[in-house]
Amino acid sequence: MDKVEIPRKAIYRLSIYSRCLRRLSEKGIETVSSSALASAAGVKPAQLRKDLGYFGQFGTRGLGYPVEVLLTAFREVLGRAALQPVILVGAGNLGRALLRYEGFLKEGFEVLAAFDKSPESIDTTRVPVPLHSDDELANFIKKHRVRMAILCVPAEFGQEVTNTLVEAGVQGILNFSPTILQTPDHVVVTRVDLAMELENLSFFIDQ
Amino acid sequence: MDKVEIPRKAIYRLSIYSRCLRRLSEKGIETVSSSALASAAGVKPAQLRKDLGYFGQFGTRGLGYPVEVLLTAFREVLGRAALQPVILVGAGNLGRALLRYEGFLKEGFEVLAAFDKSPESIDTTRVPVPLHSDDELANFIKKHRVRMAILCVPAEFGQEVTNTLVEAGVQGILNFSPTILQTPDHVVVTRVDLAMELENLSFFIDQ
DNA sequence: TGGTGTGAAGTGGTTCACAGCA
DNA sequence: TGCTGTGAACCACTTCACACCA
Repeated sequence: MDKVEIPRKAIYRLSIYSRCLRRLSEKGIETVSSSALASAAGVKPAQLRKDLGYFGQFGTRGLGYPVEVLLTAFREVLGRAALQPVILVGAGNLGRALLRYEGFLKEGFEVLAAFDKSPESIDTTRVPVPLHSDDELANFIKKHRVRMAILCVPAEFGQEVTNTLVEAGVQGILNFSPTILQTPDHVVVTRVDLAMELENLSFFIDQ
Repeated sequence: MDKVEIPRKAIYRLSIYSRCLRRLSEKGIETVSSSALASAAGVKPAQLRKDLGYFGQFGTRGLGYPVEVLLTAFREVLGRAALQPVILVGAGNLGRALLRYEGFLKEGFEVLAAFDKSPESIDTTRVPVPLHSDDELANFIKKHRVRMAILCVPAEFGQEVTNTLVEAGVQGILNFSPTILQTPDHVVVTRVDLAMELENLSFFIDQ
């Protein structure tokens, strides 16, 4: 019955809704209409309703959605997130920054460890996780059953490190290296290319 | 004649192609086929050809595309990027990291200055740009005709700061604050939400 | 022959519009 | 009455398939 494939983008938006709901919940708001939540999330009301429809029926006609019920349902869907151990590879400027970034923690993620080609030459002040050598990567992943990795190595090492990660069992990679990774189908890669985002933005600027 | 609207995604991919081409160029490769370039960029050959088609005819049938010609053409389209002055607002962990990140420079961007609510309390070691108070934001933007900004303030200040930016003339915002910004239509916002990317990835992990 | 350029067909996702229920 | 739930219409982008040309 349930075999309507859920669009990736809908799943992606779930995280946005989730965050908006948390804010509503903090304010003590108990019910929210599709139009209110949609505008907070920056989408159209119909889109929101359709997205929710993929996961069940949560609303009351004429009233709206109960905030807590939605939150619980979303946690069910995205909930495994918090449980996933994550590692970070490449402790350069960007890598170290991400390690220090409280944003991950705030959303319930814990970075277990970081890896670098030459860990001894790295300034680890205020880096709150152990830093190992790349050599230990495969063993660590297998031992701790790591399935997700944040990749911040220079572009030229991206593919090589990725092969190691995938080989050892990683299934999801958040790739900050400015390169396109070749991976098997069962591995999901999300690319975040900061310079490219800027370059792209500039296209839309007048004059 | 030329009034076929170019899809946003096509423009976005231009940056990817551009980077792949630069790498080919460095290797001294002079011509490339659509299938070779496409696979390097992680897209289908037909997609690449269609994308190029939006901007002109660059290829030779039976041969492929001249690398340098494509590069020049792309620079024409995306070229203004390098000339755009950029500022960064919010010098927390993430903000400072981005300031130190060489990736922007490498792609030709120069961050003019950074701003923070309380600049005096911030560790500016190895931050290579002047750090000002938020109070000076509007004046600075107007004076230097800044059109692009990188936003790294905490979520709760995102909208407030954005209003200031837009009011002062900013037209493109790269938003790292985990919040949805309301902006007029002429302002383009690209959101990069690191925790959300992780959360989303975890959805696709087995077991 | 080999690879581009492109109309036409296909696909996935968004938006509409309205039936249905508190 | 007000707002959800959802099939149907729509739209944007992707992929196909083949004419065309060095």
